[in-house]
Amino acid sequence: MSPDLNAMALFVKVVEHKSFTAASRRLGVPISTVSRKVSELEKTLGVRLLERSTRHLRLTELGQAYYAYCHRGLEEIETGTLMLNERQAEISGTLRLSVPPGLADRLIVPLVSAFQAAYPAVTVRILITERNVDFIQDAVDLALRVGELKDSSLVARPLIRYRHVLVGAPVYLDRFGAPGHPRDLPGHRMITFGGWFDAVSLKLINNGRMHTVHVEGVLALNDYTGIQNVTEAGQGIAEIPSIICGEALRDGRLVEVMPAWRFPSTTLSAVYPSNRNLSRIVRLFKDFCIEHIDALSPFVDI
Amino acid sequence: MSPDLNAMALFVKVVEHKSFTAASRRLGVPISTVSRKVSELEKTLGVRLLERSTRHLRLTELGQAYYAYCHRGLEEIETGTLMLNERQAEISGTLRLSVPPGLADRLIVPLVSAFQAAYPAVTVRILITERNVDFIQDAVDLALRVGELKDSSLVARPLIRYRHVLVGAPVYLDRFGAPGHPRDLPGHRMITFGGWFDAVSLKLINNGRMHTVHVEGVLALNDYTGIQNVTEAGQGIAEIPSIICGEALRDGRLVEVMPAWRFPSTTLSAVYPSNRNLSRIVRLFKDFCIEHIDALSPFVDI
DNA sequence: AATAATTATTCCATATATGGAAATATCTAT
DNA sequence: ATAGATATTTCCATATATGGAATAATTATT
Repeated sequence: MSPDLNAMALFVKVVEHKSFTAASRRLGVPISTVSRKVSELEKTLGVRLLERSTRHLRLTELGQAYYAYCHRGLEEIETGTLMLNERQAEISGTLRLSVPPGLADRLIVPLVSAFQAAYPAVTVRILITERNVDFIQDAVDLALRVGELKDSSLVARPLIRYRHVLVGAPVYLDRFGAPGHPRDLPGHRMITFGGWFDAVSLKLINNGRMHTVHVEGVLALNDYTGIQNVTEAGQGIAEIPSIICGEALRDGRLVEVMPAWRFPSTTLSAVYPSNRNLSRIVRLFKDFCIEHIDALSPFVDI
Repeated sequence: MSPDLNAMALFVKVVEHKSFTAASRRLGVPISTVSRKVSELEKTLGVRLLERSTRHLRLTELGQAYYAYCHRGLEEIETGTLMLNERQAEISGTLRLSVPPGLADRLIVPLVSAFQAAYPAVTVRILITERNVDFIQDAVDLALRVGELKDSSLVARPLIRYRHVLVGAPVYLDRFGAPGHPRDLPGHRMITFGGWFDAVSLKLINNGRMHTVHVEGVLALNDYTGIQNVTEAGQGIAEIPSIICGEALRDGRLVEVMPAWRFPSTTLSAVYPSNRNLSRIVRLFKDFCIEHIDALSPFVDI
């Protein structure tokens, strides 16, 4: 079986520090671990690498030769790790994103913040629009879109699936009672995202059965943060994406209404014209989203 | 914290095999382990190295660069490991040892056998002598000696500490009874190692008190294996090194006599003229003894 | 020569990693 | 369009590794 590379690295450090104790201190690894790991390495290799008394250390002949190879190997690997860190720091340019309204604050901004923490030399422009942008005309690198992609000339990489939640503040529900069926909703004070002129359709599913209800909001705005603030204040019931209201739900500032009736899940995707000719920054951001979006949106609640 | 080098090696193998499953099969590592380790590596580095669906794998830009460094580093380390194996195979020449009588069969021969298994091209000459050899005159590379080194111009590297045990066969002890005090021993049939003309002195210790008893063997020979065979046959009581009789004790063929009275421990050392100018083979054998003598003599019983 | 300090090894209660199985997702064949 | 095959991810009962403390040994100091 191949030797434990971590043990080999410890061996190299012990040699370089001329002492188990010094290597242990320097690396922040317990001395018992260093001792055991190096002993196990020798056993695995079938060779004594170090001759040691409690106060002295000497490389054996084979140990010296093995150390030389391993030292060079580790230098290469450590250079690669350093390169990763430096590459992340050196990447610069501008990233132009189009994002739908409502998600910027709680999702996109944290994501972009984290991305810029990793790549400080990148500037980002975010266009919050409900339109499906024209990538060339609008000079957009990458769009974040909710729902299915209808334009087959574009590429969509799904990032996260989530659902919306019907929520209300405890104070509101105490006063007005909680609805038991979607048809009760029009009798409540609704706070909605859209609905500039018309009523808003809510499609709720329970045990495979869907019920669509039209509600007219007493307040409508296309900003989920604003909607959440108002809902927490007890002004009504609202439909809010779980990734935005999850923390309020956890903390009890909001309560899920009619939990048996659920909105269908939806997908947020990164959309771009083609995988070919994608600039480095765009590709990096896309990869970054894939890697980090779960951590940055812990309230998916599918 | 620094990345897990074993995880990095798995990443390199996944890239080279273009598949988690292929790398898992090739390395004999469970696929769940490979998957987790590579994911953890990415998390530790803060970088996505691979973009993957269940059927396709693609290195990210940073992943490609990192892979190149790691691949070179691993090649270096693997060359070092191979070098160790080859070095062990390529070493040739003759090793001349001087060993005291009594230990050759059960200890030195297994040790030398194991050494020659590791270094097949080395020939070994063993001089069994009770004399303190002259390294130059007798052309001895290394001597194995029991007890303290009296010649300060030589170097002694202790290999193992052990003690002698007073033993008898159950059939003998049933018939003649077990002695309860060292002074009882002259009344028993003793089988001794030395004592060509004179009685043999046995120095036994109990609770820090030493008692010296002189016994005349009914049989004397300077071969512990022979002594053990005769003792097992029920012909008497003998003093035998633990590293020789330990297996017989474990198996019940011999029983320790007066276990509260113990011989002082002694040391077997590798003795050689100087650390400087020690040939490679001698140094290798010495290192080999240090590494392996414990495993080859499990009945130290200090 | 005796004692104190320091270093490495070993033990075992506890923490963490593992790997088989289940779940999930994608691609291929029909 | 659907079913089957294949690949990766995730879960959790179990196996193994860890690290603090004790032990052993060597070297330095008094």
